[in-house]
Amino acid sequence: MQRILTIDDDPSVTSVLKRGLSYEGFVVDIASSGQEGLDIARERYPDLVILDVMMPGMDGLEVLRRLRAADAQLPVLMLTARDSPTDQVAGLERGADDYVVKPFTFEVLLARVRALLRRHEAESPEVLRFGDLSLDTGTRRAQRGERNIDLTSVEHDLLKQFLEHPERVLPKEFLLDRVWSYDFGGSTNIVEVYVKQLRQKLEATGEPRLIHTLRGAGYVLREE
Amino acid sequence: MQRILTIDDDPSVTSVLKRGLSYEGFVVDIASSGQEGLDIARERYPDLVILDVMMPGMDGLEVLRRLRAADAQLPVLMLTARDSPTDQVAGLERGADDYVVKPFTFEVLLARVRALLRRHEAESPEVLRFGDLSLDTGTRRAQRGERNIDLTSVEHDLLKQFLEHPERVLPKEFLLDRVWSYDFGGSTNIVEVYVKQLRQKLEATGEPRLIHTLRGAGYVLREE
DNA sequence: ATCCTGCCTGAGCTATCGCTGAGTATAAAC
DNA sequence: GTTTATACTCAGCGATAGCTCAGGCAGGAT
Repeated sequence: MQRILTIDDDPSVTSVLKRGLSYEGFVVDIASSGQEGLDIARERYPDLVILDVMMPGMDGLEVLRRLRAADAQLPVLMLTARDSPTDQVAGLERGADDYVVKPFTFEVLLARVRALLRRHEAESPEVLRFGDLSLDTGTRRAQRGERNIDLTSVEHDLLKQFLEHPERVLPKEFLLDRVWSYDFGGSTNIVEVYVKQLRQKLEATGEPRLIHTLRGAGYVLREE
Repeated sequence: MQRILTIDDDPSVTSVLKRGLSYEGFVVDIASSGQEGLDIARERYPDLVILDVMMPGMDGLEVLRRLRAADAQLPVLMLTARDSPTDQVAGLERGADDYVVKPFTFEVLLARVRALLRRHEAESPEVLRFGDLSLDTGTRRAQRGERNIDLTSVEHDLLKQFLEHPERVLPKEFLLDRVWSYDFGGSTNIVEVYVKQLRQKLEATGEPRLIHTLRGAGYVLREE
């Protein structure tokens, strides 16, 4: 389940995107200004951003710059109302991965979105690392030092979240949202249960703890 | 819980704001003149100020200037009765972050307030510093020199107050108000207890004291 | 059909945190 | 130097966040 953030001040655009992309199985967040977009991006970690160039207040190119400052890998698809090549070039040069000229058909946009995500998928590393811990997302096998660790799929997904956000506080709700689905009914106890299991596997031969509890806040992946 | 100070000589405006914003969960202070506004701001450190341009006595622009002199970061939302662009421009140029033209609907005002606070939030740094002390507000971990210090959430909130107001005298009532809620029943002893704990953690390996007692006045964060 | 593995739930347990209250120390005032 | 107000300290208690365990259920393998 992949997350897309759309940033556009025009509600007629965002509502279409929201409906269409949701129908295609994406989780869609809406921001109606550049600032709001940055805020949402910071706490939701979308897999892809659709960004309008022309907006009142902070303009698209500035938003793009800041998004990239936070995460250089994040795929960004620019929407440009003017088909003036200068703009498109400016956007692409500043780091947009692709652009679509308004007005566009949803089909075209969807194709670009899929292409970008595929490309990003292909480019993103199979193996995540932190300290002496590594996780091969292809084979779902983790390694602590030289020791191999088999993970179940939930364990894998959970550990992947930690490795994708090292040194960051991940609230239980965040993990629940990511690893289980966003409408998961149960309590956060399940997170605790799986964190315990993960710790057990990661520390089976007495290695130091990597997943730490921050009471009242969540968990963090960090050394010592 | 965020604090808003509204400065306006018109009671019909302030009463609406007070009621509406309180309902939205903000703590609202009211000042009916520029001078009173400055006084309250100095001792309450609001998170945002709503400021009328047209007031008898000290006018809004002057108040703005003085507010900014004390805290250049403080978000200020101007209320202007005339929609004359000159005024708005003058206000914004002198440092107001946004303005709303009277008459306004509460909805619009609320949206602006939220936007400003979010923006300010996003801009405020994750890591606060003072001397050899730093505090990561994300992970709630402090550092004294190279030494890491884990803090509980109350300890963190308390230390954050000191780091946000360095070299300033913070009365116990102020800290009580900020760290515990404004309607906290107990005595100020709790502040003493937590100051002690903080000192213990911050000076565990013999570092010089940073939080000093000013008998009868409060505590200060300062070196020496 | 049965066994096994993995996912999830619920209940009880534990440790930590936040707070209180009483007693002690210290500084200021007289 | 004594008194008084203010601040500090410490032990302990209650609440609760987080941990742990046992068990039920479902789906796939044997």
